[in-house]
Amino acid sequence: MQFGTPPLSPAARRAPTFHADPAADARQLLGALLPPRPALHHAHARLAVLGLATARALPQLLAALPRLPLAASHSYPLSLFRCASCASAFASNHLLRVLPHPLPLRLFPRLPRRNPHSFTFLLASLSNHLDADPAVAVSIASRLMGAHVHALAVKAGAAGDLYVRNALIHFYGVCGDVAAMRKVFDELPLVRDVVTWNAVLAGYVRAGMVGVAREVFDGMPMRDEVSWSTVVGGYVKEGELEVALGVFKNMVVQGVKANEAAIVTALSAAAQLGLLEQGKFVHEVIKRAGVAMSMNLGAALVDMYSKCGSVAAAKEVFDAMPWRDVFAWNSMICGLATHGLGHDAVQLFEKFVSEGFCPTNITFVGVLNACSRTGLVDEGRWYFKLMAEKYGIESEMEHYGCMVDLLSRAGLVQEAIELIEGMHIPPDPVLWGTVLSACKRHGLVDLGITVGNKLIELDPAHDGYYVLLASIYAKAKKWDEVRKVRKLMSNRGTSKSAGWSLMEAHGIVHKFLVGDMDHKDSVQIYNMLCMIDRRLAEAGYVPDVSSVLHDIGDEEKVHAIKVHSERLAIAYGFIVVEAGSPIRIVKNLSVCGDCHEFSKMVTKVFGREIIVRDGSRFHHMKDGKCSCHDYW
DNA sequence: ATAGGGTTAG
Repeated sequence: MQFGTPPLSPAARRAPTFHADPAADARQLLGALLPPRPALHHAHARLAVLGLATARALPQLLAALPRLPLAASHSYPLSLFRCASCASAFASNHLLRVLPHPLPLRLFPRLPRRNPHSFTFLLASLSNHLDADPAVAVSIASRLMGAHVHALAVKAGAAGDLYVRNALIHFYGVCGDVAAMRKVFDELPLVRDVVTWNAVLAGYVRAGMVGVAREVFDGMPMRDEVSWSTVVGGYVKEGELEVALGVFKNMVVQGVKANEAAIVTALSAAAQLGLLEQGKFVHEVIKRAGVAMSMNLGAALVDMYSKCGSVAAAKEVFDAMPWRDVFAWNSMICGLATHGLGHDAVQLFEKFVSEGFCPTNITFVGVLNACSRTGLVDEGRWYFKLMAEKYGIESEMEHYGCMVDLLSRAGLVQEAIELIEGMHIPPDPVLWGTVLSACKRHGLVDLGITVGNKLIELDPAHDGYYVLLASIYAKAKKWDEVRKVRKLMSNRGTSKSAGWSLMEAHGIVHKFLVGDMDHKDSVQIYNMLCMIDRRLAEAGYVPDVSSVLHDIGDEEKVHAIKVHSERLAIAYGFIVVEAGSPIRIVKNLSVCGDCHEFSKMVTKVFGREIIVRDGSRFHHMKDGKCSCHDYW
């Protein structure tokens, strides 16, 4: 595997110090960028080719500035700003783009030399600024500024320039102002090229109007690979993952060379769906089309394989990457954690830190998840502290979620409650839900009743809380209360989101609902399920119906549980997945307790492997055991 | 000599 994008050398990773003399700066910067490795990053290569002829290199240097680690360079742009009065049009245009806001707008009217290019640089700067910072104040100010720049361009007679128009369309798209964007687009129908069309496409996608984007795409007089990848990205953004993959396949079939963006996006779609065959197809496209492997692609592949249940393939890709960025490390660490390989995840985190990388909030989601899933209580507490104290990362809801889970699971329910009550943001009810299920597990009846009633008040539509509370009452043999909770639940008319299970077979995705009879092979599936049930009963399996709360008899409960979507998928797996291969299932909800037992038993009795991805983790089941250690 | 569109981790 070839990876074509090496990172900066260690020398360049340290922020350079800058002098007032741009010539000296250029030499120093180029020195820092010169190759530890034969291949250089694109921008750096351009710099190196231009050599040390500073006068010529300066604009390129400026162009490369935003991509370089210039933490210590606050005064540098200002010193450039002061020299701008004598800058050439060429250099000052670059200045417009690289200076931090609000310098470009202050600089623009004072520049002695401007040309139509200047407007595009200025607009690009505004768009970047707006894109990078979603704050309302920034947004309003930038929009006003953009409209002002638009007016200036009209006055200067530059508004008909193709590049200026494209930059304007992009700008209004970033603002989310599709009406203004459309107006610029419609004004001069003859001054358009593929970039114009792509900018409009992207504007609609950004505004969440993927349907309109699709109409534009279908009617475009010209398309290139960016048009395709924008549409694929649009569908992924809207959660229409199957459609996104369909468009991607169409692109490949039509012979359009898939670019990195399209592939990364398609991999993300496959990852979110959890469909390994789809993901492998995208990987094949990479290999067949000879797309150069990059850090982005590597990271996306690692993520895809982890989320599609093949942590081994993820590791293989990760290990083959000669250079990795934070994305790649985070994907791998989080992947190990969701697969229950907590020790490996923590070990990898330590390696990551020892190689000089700086963890992000996502890294800690992975690490804390790893600790919680593996029961590493002390380590979890320690990393939680480390995150804030050493790295200055503020805890987000996900971090609290991991910690509450970690503590509750270990029986430290009181500590979990203290953590929730001390939070600096309003806690998500889900955190209390974690505490509630811990109360059930650890038999804390009184606390469970308090928390359960509070939760039902907070979120009356969530049926899981009623189920938990009722089972806590049941555990305490308070049958009157159990009945009351049931009644409350049916009166409130809680809506449980419908559970489904997906199964892939030879490129076709099969979706099952509870008691589903719609599948074309339904008869065979139910026959298979009967056979499995018989064999499991012989092996001593007894259904546990405690998770069924409907007011029905036990016999009916057993029946209800027997046709859970997951079991239908397993039965179908017996029919279509060749022996020796694991049966892979993707679920939207958590596995119910009895299905979990049932599935484990299947792996033991029939000697098959089952891999289930539920809402938040993987269950690797083999020989009657599960990687989650029966806690989820 | 300069310019414009698309990109992923919880």
